[in-house]
Amino acid sequence: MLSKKSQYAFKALTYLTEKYEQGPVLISEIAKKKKIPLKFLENILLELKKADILDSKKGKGGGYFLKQNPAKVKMATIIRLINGPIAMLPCVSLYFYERCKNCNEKHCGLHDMMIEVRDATLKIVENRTLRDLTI
Amino acid sequence: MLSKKSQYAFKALTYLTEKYEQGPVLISEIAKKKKIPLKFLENILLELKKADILDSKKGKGGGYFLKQNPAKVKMATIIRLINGPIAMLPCVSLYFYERCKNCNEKHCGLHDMMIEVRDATLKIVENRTLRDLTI
DNA sequence: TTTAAGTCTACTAATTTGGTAGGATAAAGC
DNA sequence: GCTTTATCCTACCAAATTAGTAGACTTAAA
Repeated sequence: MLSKKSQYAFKALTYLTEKYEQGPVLISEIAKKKKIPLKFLENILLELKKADILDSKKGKGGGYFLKQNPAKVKMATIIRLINGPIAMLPCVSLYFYERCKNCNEKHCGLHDMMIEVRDATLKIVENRTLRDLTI
Repeated sequence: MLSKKSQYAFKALTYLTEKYEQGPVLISEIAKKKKIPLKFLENILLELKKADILDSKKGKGGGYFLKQNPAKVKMATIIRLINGPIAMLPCVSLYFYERCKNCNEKHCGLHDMMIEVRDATLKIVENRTLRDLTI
């Protein structure tokens, strides 16, 4: 399951996608419109900024805005950033790989199945973008 | 990600699938062979028994064994039982559905996408069984 | 009746998640 | 250059979940 943080992130990003190229948007505006705890949202947006998804402007007239065209930002990128691995097992994760501990088998059926699941999921989330959230 | 508990469950079930129709298997044997903490495994097996996946026999010569043919036990069933929802959002879950809180939108792009992901995953885990783990 | 097993309830420790506090920093506008 | 408005940053806290343990109880076989 996606964490609440991830759900908040997607709500905020959806809002910012709708306002793309309309200048900075206040955190407080996003928090209010999307019903997200303000200080929690601060953290989330900052994290998205550090990952180059968002950019911001301080002081009067400031706020957050998308750094890139929302049609270029893959869903997979956001999920990995805020939620973590997409795969169901560390040993089949592309970005968070960890080798199987204690798995002395030469061949593992679960592994194979989870690769299938991973690829089926990636086929979707690697080919959808923030823009798709607003259509 | 699947919890460690789920991974232990699958390891144990794989072992019991290999020993299907060969009589009861000791918890301690499974724990040792699959390197699972004994007392933790006890809880897991008991849970699987209560869900009618396993059956057991007490006393000397006792142990656990599959109640049904492993080719009849869907992966999806085990995942839901031990790990929880397969969907990425409560509002798109078939077995753990909860309606979207604070989602005042008439239409939600994230929702649609997560239904796609869910269905892609289900297509796999509803059509694979414990037997597939040993092939 | 002893021994070998699973059953059950309850607890504890560690980790993750969700959220908050409050000061530091930077930019705009007078 | 002060004041205001906003983000930035570090640290903290509470609740929930996950992982694992303890120990007494029950049942069945020999």
